[in-house]
Amino acid sequence: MNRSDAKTRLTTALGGPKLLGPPLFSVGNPARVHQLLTEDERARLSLIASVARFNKGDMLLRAGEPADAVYNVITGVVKSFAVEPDGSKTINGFLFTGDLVGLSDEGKYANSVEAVTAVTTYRLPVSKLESQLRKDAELEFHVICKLCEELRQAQRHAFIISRREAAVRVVLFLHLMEQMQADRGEPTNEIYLPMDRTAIGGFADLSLASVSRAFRKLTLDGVIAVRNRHHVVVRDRKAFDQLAALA
Amino acid sequence: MNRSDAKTRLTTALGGPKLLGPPLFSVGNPARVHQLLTEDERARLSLIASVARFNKGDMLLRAGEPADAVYNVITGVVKSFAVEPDGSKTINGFLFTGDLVGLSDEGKYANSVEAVTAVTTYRLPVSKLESQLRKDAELEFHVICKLCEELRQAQRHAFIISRREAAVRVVLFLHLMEQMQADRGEPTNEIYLPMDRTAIGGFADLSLASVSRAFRKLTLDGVIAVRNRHHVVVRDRKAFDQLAALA
DNA sequence: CGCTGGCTTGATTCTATTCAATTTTCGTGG
DNA sequence: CCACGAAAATTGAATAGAATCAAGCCAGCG
Repeated sequence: MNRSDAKTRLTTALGGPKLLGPPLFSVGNPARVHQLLTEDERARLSLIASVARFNKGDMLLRAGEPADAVYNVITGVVKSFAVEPDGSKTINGFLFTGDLVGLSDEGKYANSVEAVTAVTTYRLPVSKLESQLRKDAELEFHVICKLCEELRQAQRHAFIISRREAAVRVVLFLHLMEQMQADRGEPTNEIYLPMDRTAIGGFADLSLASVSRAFRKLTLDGVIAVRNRHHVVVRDRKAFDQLAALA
Repeated sequence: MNRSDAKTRLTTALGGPKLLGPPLFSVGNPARVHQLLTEDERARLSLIASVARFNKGDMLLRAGEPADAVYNVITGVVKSFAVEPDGSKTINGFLFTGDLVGLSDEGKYANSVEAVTAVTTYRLPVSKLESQLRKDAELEFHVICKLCEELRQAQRHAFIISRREAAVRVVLFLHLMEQMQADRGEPTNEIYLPMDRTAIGGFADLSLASVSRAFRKLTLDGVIAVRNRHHVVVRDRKAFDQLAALA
């Protein structure tokens, strides 16, 4: 349950840390996202990284605790959230393969992070990471690319929760999940939703009831089909895009 | 009106670009924000920077255009926004002295930026900045600090617009403005609001009418006093903090 | 087979939006 | 310095949509 239980060190090489994201300056590449790090950089980061595993529901880290490590997700999904004074959770985002977890604010974690599924990560101690970064401008540049990407994600999140209708927010959420899935190179005939409805509500800023109603409405309108709680298919792409105001 | 009209090159030294923000790793400093760049770094950046001035209402840059320069605000205030398909503007944030403007996404600006007041900036061509960054790990590290700060701001924004009551959103907005003012070292007996009510609504995701009603309610409740459209005083700090759920 | 947690559904309430009519403010030119 | 016109802000009435509360349902699991 706690960090030291969940973490196991592996000596096998998995290729090293990965950062997936769009490059900052290049334009018009075929694929939207790339591996931002070179083989060499990944190898160097491997030297300071250990592999940490977490079970579904485990906390990777808690907001306010000393930020002694950042995590690079290898497999699985985590959610980043803040616990409000009133006890409710605001979910900032879901993080997948190639994402970076554990940004700090004055030495303390800014958000709490919990495993949505079983998760494997690279654990990078900040002290070692910092010294690595300070002497490697190229590596840092790639980290900057990743941060810009996260910043855009945060703005996108703000955009989603600023829509008024629940169904629209859910469509935008589904669209985001679908796109991230495509970016990871996974098939997109079906949208995979590892998180539960409550977590979707936490992200889209909707009550559980509203999330449920939105799914029902979208299903009744023939926009989507829910195969089961974790798998959704877009049935009417035109209506879907229309709702998301993407077309 | 366009960029080349508004921009004027100055040979006088103003100290060079500044990045204000909290450091990433150090803890428990007296002041929350610092100048992140060393004198030396600022001097080096000055070599590739020109000074650009803009009048109130001028566009510094537009979303989707090729991102050929980033701007570092010296004086004045700008707002960063995205124009939605339906024509409405979502304001991502207001940027002040020491902030960085013009983050790009695959070589294009991610947001549009407009001057809220008269503004002076350092203009940093991305080509020169990129090569500068690639060979200066220390400088880059400081840029990373700034980006983390912006990321947290974006999350804070999402938090603000996720509140249900308009009055609470406005209080959170005022609190944010007050804190940024304090961070810049300005007096905080009064909160200065350079932007108009519509822009506040664009940021807090409220209609103009709701912003107006929220100000009226807060005034009637004795929480704040509005000296004029651009100056607000917190009259009842306890109630203010209570509304913001900060206490 | 029954339990538990996640989800669905309905009725009511609450709050922002919208639309529209005024009023205030501010910049400009006389 | 004042007057005017335009832009910004205020205010009201009606509407729409989500939250809340509460009850029931379903699936997975011992």
